[in-house]
Amino acid sequence: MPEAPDPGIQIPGAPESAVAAKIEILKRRADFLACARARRAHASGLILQARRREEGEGADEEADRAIRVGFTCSKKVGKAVARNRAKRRLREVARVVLPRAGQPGWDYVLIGRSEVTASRPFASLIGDLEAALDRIHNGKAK
RNA sequence: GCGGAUGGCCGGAUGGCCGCGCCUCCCCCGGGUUUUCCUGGCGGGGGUGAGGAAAGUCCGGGCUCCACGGAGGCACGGUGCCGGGUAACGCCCGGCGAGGGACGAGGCAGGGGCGACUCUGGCCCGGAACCUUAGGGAAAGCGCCACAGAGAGAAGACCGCCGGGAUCUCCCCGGCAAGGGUGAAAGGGUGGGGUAAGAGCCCACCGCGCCCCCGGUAACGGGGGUGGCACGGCAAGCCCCACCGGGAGCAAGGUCAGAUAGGGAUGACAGGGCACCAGCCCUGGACCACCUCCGGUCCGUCAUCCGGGUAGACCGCACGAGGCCGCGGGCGACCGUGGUUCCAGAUGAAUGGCCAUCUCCGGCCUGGCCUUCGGGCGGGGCCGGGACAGAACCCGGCUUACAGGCCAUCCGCGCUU
Repeated sequence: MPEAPDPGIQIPGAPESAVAAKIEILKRRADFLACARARRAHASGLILQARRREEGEGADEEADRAIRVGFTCSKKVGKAVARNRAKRRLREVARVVLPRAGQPGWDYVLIGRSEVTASRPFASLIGDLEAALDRIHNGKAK
């Protein structure tokens, strides 16, 4: 039975959206600051900040449609090893969830939380991100 | 085999699906372009990808820019037995000295025995493997030596011991540094002679100072002579001596791109006097750590060119005191030589997510063998765990953190041939 994939974990690489939006990594400080001023949702394993970009902010139409994501783990998370580990898990979660649950034209920032992000079971972390996205887009996140 | 000490090494393994950074190759679509070529993007193949400490940023270098002028003085900081290694070091290696050491039947003391003798590790002395050591100078100087104690540094009579006196247990005068007591330390130690009692007062041995000889490159060690007990400890208190030391760091520094000048570079011209040209002379302030002497730079006006803040991109940026395997030299650190190899280059920062099997450790359950009944040995199942920790320009060290394991040498005990 090795060819049967675990149904609990979504295998990425085959996004369900008809036209896949490109996923880019945020690197500029200004983008992070803009995102921090926009919407925010808390979950047990992470904090999500999200912002819809202005029309024409990107270079062309394709760039406008892209989903962009950044990751933040401050010193509060721990020493270098702990921060790196938390950031990698956040990256993996974003890679699994965003292609099907993220919205084109939005910037997201995932923030690691002390202790929890590195140790929480991976499936729960996925649930956390999905719930947070749902609250940002459909609910009343502050 | 067990325990201990020291030194060195390793830092879970294999596989599956999906994913990441860098290098390289191929296909396709673009841009620059006459082409070679350069460059952007989708996809695919191959290669490669954290540590012994990558950590703390404590020393030493390479590299980069700045200051770069010379001489002397005064500071400031660091190092400190000797020899060697090294690019260098406060590091490493080998010695030396000092201290610690299981133990001992040399001396003392105490105990036992009629005695020959014997017991005790309390003091001195010697001392295995091994361990520790910021270890120059204390007869240049200043300072300090708490508490306790009579007295702590050119000594000192509290208890004592001895002599004499007396109103004779109790007091007074004098001598004594051997004994007790205090202390980290009491002005050499042990034994004998000596004495009223004592004392390097005298003698032997040990220690110490000085001189000579021998060994050693040296630190130092050994021997002989001699002196007379003087010269206590602290330099991690000041200090003295010898040696070393410019500052900042890859966000160094450089190239390119870019909307607005108060910045920089280059060139030309200062003011006054000698009547004029040429030439000569005179003039203030600031800086080059401080002081002295010599020396240098800048401060005004005009023209031309460049460009800061903003961490944008690229270079620096990975072939190096490099790794591995021999051979030769050396006790060793290490050196010489031959071959072989290319081994991370991120920059909101790449090596991850999930899973399986095995392995190691811990706990519980189960049943087997041996047993000196304390336990030991090898099975099976379940659960949990696998440390410390993430390159950021690069090397050499030090320090600190660390689950578990392996190897070598030495010491002690036990068993066996």
